[in-house]
Amino acid sequence: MKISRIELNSEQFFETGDKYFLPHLSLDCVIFGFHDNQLKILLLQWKDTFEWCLPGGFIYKDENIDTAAARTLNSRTGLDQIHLQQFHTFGGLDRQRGKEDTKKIKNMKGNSWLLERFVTIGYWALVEFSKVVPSPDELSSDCRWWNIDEVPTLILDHNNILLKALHSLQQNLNDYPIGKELLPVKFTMPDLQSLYETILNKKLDRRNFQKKVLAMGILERLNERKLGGAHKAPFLYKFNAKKYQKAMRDGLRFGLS
Amino acid sequence: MKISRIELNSEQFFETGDKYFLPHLSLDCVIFGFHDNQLKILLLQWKDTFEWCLPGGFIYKDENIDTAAARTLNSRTGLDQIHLQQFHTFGGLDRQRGKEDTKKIKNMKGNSWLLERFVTIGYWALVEFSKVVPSPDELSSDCRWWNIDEVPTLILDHNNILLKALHSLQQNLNDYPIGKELLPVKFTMPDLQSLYETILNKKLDRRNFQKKVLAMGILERLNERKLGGAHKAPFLYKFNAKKYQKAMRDGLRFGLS
DNA sequence: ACAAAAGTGTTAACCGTACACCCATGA
DNA sequence: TCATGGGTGTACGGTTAACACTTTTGT
Repeated sequence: MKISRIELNSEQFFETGDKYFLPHLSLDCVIFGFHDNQLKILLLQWKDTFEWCLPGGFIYKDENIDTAAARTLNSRTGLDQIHLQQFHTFGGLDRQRGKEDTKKIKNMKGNSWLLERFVTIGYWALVEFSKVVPSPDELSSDCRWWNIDEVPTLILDHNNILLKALHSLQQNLNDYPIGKELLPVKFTMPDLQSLYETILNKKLDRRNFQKKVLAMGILERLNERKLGGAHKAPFLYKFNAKKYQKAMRDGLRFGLS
Repeated sequence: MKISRIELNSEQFFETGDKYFLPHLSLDCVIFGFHDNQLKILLLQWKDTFEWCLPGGFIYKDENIDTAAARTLNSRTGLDQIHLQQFHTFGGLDRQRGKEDTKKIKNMKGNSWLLERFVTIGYWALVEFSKVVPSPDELSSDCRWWNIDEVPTLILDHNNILLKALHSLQQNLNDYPIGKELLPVKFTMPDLQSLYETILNKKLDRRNFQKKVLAMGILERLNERKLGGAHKAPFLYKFNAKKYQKAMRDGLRFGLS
């Protein structure tokens, strides 16, 4: 779902963005990926201040907020058709950039709409690490993955937003399956377990995990093993798309946490 | 926590409200009460169109969104210090009143900021029915309780907001205790069970319910029985405030649903 | 051969559910 | 005295959690 919209350069954006976007309202995406047995999130770095922040966006005046979130996610990752989950809206009075930022940020004047107080809608998304092409936006110099436990201090309340997103993801794990979005098509049982362990931040019993996850009936074991690693070659699995979607709709109790 | 704010009459509000409030952004409260073994919510009726809607409010430019929700709740119910739970933010393109409403609504001109598209933040609250003094706002002719299953067609997407709130409340029931907010200080076990049954919309086993709820360790049985009713007089209980708060913080698994 | 990882099955504890009997009260 | 609702305890079954042995593979 691509929607063609006006492209503004940074100066136009700072000065007249509020002609196109809802003022005082933004959205921020916590984009989770999984690689090397590590949970990672995508962060942006501001061009002039070098501060790190969550990839965020604004909402066109005639745009659904979920569509705006999808558009934002798409611009940062190149990905489409990703499940986005709205989890909380943040509206503290501290959600306002200091006027002194003007001095640091090129092209931004002291009366920019961006310096007003903002309420932001938080979304999280699960994406397949290897498919992402991190792309900075007009205002950013860098866009890259960070390990979840090495995230630096972020602007405003973005560290808090991240915490809430992680918590929401952990809650979600109790009621809905996870993995199809974060893992490659073919994966091993230890891969999946490692994913759960990383998100929940706790060790799980290998045998009980396998029993439970197989009982959900959303996995198919392939007649293939993952070769190349040391030690015994584990089977490869893939998700049964239909059953996975049904579980996403109807929920299931995974019983960990 | 009372905050004194400017009071506007309806004409001033329609014309210049956006001087004080964040434009395009509102909040709506689903206020749950419990009475006569029925789950109820508080609804408002518009003065001129006689449409029913959720009690909503706007956010002052220098006001925290949670504070704004508390203020709104307070103006409709007279209550203070109520637990409010933000559950979802609604931002569809249909969230805009038709211009034809101008003709129906006194003092509203076609260029009012209120006719713009709004994103609204949904909150629910649990209140003690008997303590509420329903109070219409400046724009409403009526404010009263409705049984949850007799709610009429509401404006915009308010019926949908209500549905989501109810669902969120039901989910909440699995992880957090409930009752202190909705029941009088002293209540009987059948009272509490009836509350749970009503919210979950299902019958529960009397004996198992009692076992489970006592096992949570947040109740204290009093040396009193509720007299006056027919049949055997049931014991009165009250919540242990400390343990209740701890459970509200840390969560617990109630295991119904 | 050895270490390290992966496949598989059994057992015990716990929790949820179903269910029955006795007691108090007003009609 | 009877109908109705309330107080309490037990027994069964399923789920979860703890746990051990064998197999495979690279070094």
